[in-house]
Amino acid sequence: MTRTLDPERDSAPRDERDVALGALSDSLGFLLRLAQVQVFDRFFEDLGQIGLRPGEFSVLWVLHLNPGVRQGLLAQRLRVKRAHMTKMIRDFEARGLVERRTPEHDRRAVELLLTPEGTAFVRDHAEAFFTHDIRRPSTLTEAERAQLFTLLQKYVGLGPREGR
Amino acid sequence: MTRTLDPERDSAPRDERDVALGALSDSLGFLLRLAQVQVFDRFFEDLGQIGLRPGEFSVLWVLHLNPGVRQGLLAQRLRVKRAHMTKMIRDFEARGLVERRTPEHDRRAVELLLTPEGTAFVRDHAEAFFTHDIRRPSTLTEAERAQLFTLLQKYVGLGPREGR
DNA sequence: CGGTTTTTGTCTACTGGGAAACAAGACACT
DNA sequence: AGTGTCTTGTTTCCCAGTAGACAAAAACCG
Repeated sequence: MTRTLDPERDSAPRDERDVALGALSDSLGFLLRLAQVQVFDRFFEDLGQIGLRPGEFSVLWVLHLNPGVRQGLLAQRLRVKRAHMTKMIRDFEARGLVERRTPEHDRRAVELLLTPEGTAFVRDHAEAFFTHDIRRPSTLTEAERAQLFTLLQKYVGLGPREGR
Repeated sequence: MTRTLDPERDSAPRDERDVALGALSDSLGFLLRLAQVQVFDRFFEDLGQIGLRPGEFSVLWVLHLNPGVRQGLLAQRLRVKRAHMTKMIRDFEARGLVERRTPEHDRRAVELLLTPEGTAFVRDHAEAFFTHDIRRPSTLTEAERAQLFTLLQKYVGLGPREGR
């Protein structure tokens, strides 16, 4: 596992694929970033016309599955900061997609519910959201794709039936 | 491959892992985001004390491997916008790590070189940068880790010897 | 009860990064 | 030569997301 500092080249590269990456090709963070940029680009190619952002739809989706969830809990699960969740939720509220409710037993908290409009929005776009990347021709075979999913889920601790 | 709209639950979740994600667990974009957040957190836990950001070091590293590369080409390869690359490079220049040079044959372009300080910086931090996540105890076995790398590389088009 | 600590959401200020417009140079084509 | 078109880096403006301080409410604890 010797990781050499490759010696510098002499001629400056002229084409993108001539730019050597060296050990960066084996950096998990770098690979994840490239993959995410690619997914992002494809997402907007396919679904850009709808006013639909991946993060926003994810929130609505989880809200649909967990009516009455507290705002902070949602942020925690989706790995966004509470401050940012506040912005998103207030925006949703202004657009009439989400209702905020303060429970009596804890008047600090805010419980969230989809409005009928929010529910309709999720219903109308869920199919496109969840299948757009599957319908895409990929460099991966179906088996490889499934394998990638399994590995990522395990890496982030979303195993088949394990909470944490 | 029926993807059902799971019916709503009745009781609001009280704990993070009670928040159902449904089909989101099978969304590539979502998984990549979770993974990247995790890598990011670990990175700063390990290397935060050094003034070292993943993106910035990547630039210096690639510069080390490709002296004289044009600025735009670098941006293209690392999938960042040219505008952003401009900011980073000017910052590096101000910190004395990178030298900008305008070639005579094309006076629009900017060719980049590491200064001796920049070279030293890369030399001093490369080891830590490239091995920090490997030394981390992971939920993945070594074989799974290797498999994940291979799949990600193939997905983003960084195959063993294929340019594009 | 009263005082301290913790939780929950919000606010303000800041940063990383993108979009779009721009200037200067190179190129192409008469 | 001239005149458009393309490329390269830069500038300006904007937005998503974060950090940190904050207020209100709850929980804890004497």
